[in-house]
Amino acid sequence: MELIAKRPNGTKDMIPAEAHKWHTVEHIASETAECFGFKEIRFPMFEETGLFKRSVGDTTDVVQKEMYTVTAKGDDSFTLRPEGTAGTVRAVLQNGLLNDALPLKAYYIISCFRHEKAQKGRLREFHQFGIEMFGSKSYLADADVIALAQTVLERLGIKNTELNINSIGCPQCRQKYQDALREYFSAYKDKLCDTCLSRMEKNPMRILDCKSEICSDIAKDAPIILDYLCEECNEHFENLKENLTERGIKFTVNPKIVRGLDYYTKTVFEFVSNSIGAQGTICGGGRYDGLVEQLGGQPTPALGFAMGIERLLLTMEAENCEFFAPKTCDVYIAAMGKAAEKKTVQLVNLLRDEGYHAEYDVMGRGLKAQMKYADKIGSKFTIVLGDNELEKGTAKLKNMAKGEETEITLGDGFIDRFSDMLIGDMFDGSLGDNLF
RNA sequence: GUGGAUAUAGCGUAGCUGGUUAACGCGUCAGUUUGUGGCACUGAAGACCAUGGGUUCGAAUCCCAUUAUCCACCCCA
Repeated sequence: MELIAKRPNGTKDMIPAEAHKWHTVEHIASETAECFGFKEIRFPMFEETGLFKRSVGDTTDVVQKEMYTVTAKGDDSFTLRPEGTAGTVRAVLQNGLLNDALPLKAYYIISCFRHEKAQKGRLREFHQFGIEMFGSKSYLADADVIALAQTVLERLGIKNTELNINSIGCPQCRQKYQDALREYFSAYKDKLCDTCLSRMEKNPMRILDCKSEICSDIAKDAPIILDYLCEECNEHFENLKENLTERGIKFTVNPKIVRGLDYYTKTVFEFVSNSIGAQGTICGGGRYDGLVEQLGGQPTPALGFAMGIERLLLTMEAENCEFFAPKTCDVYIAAMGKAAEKKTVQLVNLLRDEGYHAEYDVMGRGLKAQMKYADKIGSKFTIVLGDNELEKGTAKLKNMAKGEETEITLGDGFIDRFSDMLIGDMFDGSLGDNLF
């Protein structure tokens, strides 16, 4: 087939047959967030470019080479959001939300945009479920946020994951640590890869994350951030680990995880799936105690995480997790003849007004074909309407699963009689679980 | 951005040592007598064999380029 336009590189279409999968993730994620006291926030898909530069960080890959930046007619430069935290913080500040009772807890389901080379689990337009919490500096907040992420994954049925945590300290301890790293790595200047060499000055911590064999070999014996934490950061991390253990949340301390966004402080963590290949990070997050102040607010500790919805779906499919059953038709009205047509529309309207999922033939098909279609769409009941029935003022109501047919009187009180019959059938145990 | 692989009807595949109307399964549609689905049988529609060039008497089959997808690097959700 020759199309005049193709889907842009790195984007996906969500087709109706798969809608229930997205609904499963979105519903479970938002319901779980609500359980933990989070409320939904929505904010623009694009922001002033400077917002991302200042929050995500000028030196990060995301800002340097992955942003979709557009200039409108005026002078302002706007950027399609590459992540959700910056926009959330901006919206929180602009609406003065931190003046209300703290902690402030918000969640979102959004699309994000990054100009990367597409591959499995890495898209140019992707979707995130994320949460942010403002106001608490306690390790309890960290633990609660991690527990929320864990609960969402559990409720989705995802099993094959590992939780990695680390602390990258506050700006003070990080400064000391980075100096130590530079000193250590400078001894290997001639062996490190080019990217790592350029990382030396700007962000030596990223060298720890390098996948090249040589670099990671050298990094094995590099100083560890945890040895450089100040008293406060160390205590925070110790308390967090203890609390997670008390909650029964299994984790691995991985001194090498360094989130690639500049705003993180102290706790960072990620859930990695072993089921979907190289792009296995299905949830990443941490604390960003300095960001609110950096964007012009009062100093306010904060933290959050984001999950990649496409990656969650990949994982669920790989692990054969259960999705919500797709909604199916409650009753299909199969009609024959012009006279029945009017009555059919009347009945369908009645049924739909009552909230039933009711359908009828708009294809001009014969009775047999209509029945076939009714079966195809999984209709629980069919109503057959023809001249015979119209004369008598009745219709045939057929339970598709059982194949049984009964007569139902049309006219006043039809809906009540119809509902009664459904309930009767439900007690017979013949109906599925998503009747209403 | 860098490597490697792949690209045939809506989907999944066969055909690929070049040669008549490109095959199969699923799906779609229609029939298998009177007004009733699931099973079975029969038939039909649907592909300029990713796109653009080239080699050749002749290419889905060989060559080149482009694009997309997949895998890895990188990065991250």
